[in-house]
Amino acid sequence: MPENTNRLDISNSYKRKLYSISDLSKEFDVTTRAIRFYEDANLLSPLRQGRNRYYTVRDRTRLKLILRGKRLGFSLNEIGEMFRLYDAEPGEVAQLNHILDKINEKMHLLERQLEDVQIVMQELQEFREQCRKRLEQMDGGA
Amino acid sequence: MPENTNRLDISNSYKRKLYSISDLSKEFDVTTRAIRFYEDANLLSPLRQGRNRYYTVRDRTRLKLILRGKRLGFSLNEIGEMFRLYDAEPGEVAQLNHILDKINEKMHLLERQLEDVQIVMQELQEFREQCRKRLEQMDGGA
DNA sequence: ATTTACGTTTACGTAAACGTCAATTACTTT
DNA sequence: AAAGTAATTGACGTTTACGTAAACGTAAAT
Repeated sequence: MPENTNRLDISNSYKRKLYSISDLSKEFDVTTRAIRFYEDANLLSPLRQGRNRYYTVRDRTRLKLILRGKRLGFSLNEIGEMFRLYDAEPGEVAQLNHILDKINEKMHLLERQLEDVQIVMQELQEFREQCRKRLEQMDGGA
Repeated sequence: MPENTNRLDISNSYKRKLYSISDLSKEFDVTTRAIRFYEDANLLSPLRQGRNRYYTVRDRTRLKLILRGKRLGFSLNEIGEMFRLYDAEPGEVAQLNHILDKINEKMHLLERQLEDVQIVMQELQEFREQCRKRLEQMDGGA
């Protein structure tokens, strides 16, 4: 009768899809070491079958968010803070207002970053134009 | 006859305006230690009167660029690379094309970053909306 | 049975970007 | 002259975000 005694049938549990650490490693081009490190930082919490880690769809999404956060220059700590905002069960009004404050704070940062990106992109475009004109001149001169 | 023997008259040399390290430190809210560190990294090269540093308008601009680069998550090395692009005397066509390649590379990075910023901002806006609705409900329920 | 592949833990190493002293030097203010 | 203020040069410390190697477990492939 006990056909699968006390053993998680990984392939069918939870939300159907589970990923190994190397699956994610390959998909997102990040080392397994980094992925484990994110777990140490409480950013991921994969399932365990024995000692092995199995990542849910949620973990995968989180990893994607982590990497996006990193591309934006956020520290793992800041990323963790944002996760906690999302995960918080906002029981009280005060708590909800706190979260709203935090959200606004992050959005101000992002607005500044948006400006910065646009400024630098414009500068680069102008510089690129100069280079191209320069090239044309040299073509003409030779 | 030698009224100012072998001494730079700092206040009138170069492009008229010179800044002390603490001037810049205060203006941009960055420590003097950091500013000196940027010099060690060859990102700044202030004038010297004896041991003291005096920063030109160009240095000030560079510092501004450094800080902007940092806000965008660029490393000091990457920032230095961009400076070298700007400063390079492009003698040859090959050199110019190389610079153009580098510019395009940076712009691709920034385009991706632009996407990332917009995605996260949209997510935050949605999250903010959820929070606000939640708040209204709680108001109504109480 | 033994490679091979993939995974694990533990632990020390490292590069980047400064922080934080400590010990001067130099000018200026009292 | 003494004290204060702002600058300097070391030099070691710290945090973050992993890299890297060692030593081992497990399961599939040969």
